[in-house]
Amino acid sequence: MHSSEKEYLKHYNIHDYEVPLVSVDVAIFTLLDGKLHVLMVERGEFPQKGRWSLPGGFINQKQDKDLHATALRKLVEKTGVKAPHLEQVITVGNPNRDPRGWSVTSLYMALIPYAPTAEFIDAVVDARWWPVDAALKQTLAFDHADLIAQARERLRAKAGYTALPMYVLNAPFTLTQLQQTYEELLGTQLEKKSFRRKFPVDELLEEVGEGLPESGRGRIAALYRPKKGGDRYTFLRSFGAGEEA
Amino acid sequence: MHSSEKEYLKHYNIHDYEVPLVSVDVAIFTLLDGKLHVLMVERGEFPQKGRWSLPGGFINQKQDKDLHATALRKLVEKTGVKAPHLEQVITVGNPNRDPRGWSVTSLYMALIPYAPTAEFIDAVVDARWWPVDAALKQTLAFDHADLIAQARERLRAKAGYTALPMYVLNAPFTLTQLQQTYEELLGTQLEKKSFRRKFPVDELLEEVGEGLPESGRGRIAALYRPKKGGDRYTFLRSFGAGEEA
DNA sequence: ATTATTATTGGACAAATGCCACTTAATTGG
DNA sequence: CCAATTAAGTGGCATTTGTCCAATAATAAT
Repeated sequence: MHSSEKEYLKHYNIHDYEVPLVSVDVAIFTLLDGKLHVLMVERGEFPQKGRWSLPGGFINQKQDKDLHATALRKLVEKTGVKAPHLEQVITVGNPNRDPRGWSVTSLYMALIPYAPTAEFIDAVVDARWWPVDAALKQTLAFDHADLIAQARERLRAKAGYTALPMYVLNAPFTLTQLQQTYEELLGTQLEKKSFRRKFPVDELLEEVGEGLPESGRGRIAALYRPKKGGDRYTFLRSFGAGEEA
Repeated sequence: MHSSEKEYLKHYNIHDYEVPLVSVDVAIFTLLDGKLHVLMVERGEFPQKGRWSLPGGFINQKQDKDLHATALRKLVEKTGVKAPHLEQVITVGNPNRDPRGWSVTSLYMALIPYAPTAEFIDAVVDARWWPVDAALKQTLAFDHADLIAQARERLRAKAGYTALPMYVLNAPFTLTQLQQTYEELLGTQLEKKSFRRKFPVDELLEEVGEGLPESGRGRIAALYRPKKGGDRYTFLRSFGAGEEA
């Protein structure tokens, strides 16, 4: 066919082939009023105009140095800030999920405290925080209900053996707030002493003074913020249930 | 722009847009002579003709009902059998990994015992089992060395808290063989009693008689094979090291 | 029979976890 | 100022789980 790689590449044209649509979607989670919320945008264009969807879009071949950069760009466009944690969850592809044809999307999950995003989202962007449960009850664009459920499940699983839940809290926070966040994400109650013994405070948190509990009553609590790089830490023993990943 | 979704879709043509190349690659692992091996194929076409690569290719929009099916098709083409475990590891994309341009690949990992694949691979396919260490020392096609390293790392990590290592063994196997497999994948030695207490034999294995150890000497050992669905099980406590996922 | 080899189990000790009550330090309301 | 109330943080012990090493069981080779 071709005599050399150079020769081959000269004649190669991607539009000679059947190619799928490729997109990136980001499930951006935060904790608001003690409940997990996800950021959604209302679609302004076809297809699925008018339905709520995850922030997402296409690779910009000029701007994005890799797929992760595409996800990061979408995140910053919608929240105004870089989340302390952004990871890929799964890539799904099939002919039915988008009416334009065979399509593939890489789903990312970002964790971010509510406070730094609030003003930007109110003032600048057509986006809104939805409680995850409420979002899943809507009729969402494409297969985004599935995608949210998968990201939610990844977060639940990782809450069992990582410190990721600290990244949805506004710093500084108390250990009690951190425990409540774990309980919300895991869906189970945890025992106070066990939680404090197991969570590696010295490794992962920095103490930044003291403050009163939310109610304004009771003993003052130590306040913490996450140390750098804590998203790479995994516990030897997991919280809560086991089995059935 | 368009008055309805139907109208919009009538004029939509994917080839009006800049699209990346999309492929699927599969790192198929087995255990051979006590060492982890990965299945590689020598590329017969441009680009990267002549170099060793992971089995992989493009989505067949007629045949493949989803992305997972594409990976499964590649797996069966190369090994002749469906592996008892196939999972997506990561999707990478950037403009440099393929000389044809911006490209995205979904990397899958499959685990399979050596025996059922051996005859098919020898007789039918241009593929060869490489020890993982040796494969990584070659100059491989594209970024496949990176991909293998990432799949290898996922397998190492999951060996810590799942029963996946059992899927690279030819059944029936002994508990000692299973322990040695964990040791090979984790890269650490395990204590015999601890291993046997921690591995949930009753839940995940079926006893299928007895047999002599490999050396033909010593006490006969109980033989086991994996029960169905064991790839979804996760341990509450992990083996070996912790920290630094 | 005796020795070598491998599988499997026992048992002592150490570490982690669950449970619940106690102490500490703040606010609130008399 | 003084209880009562609220929430943070700690003590202590029983239970569970893990580690280490040694004993016992079952086979082949000599």
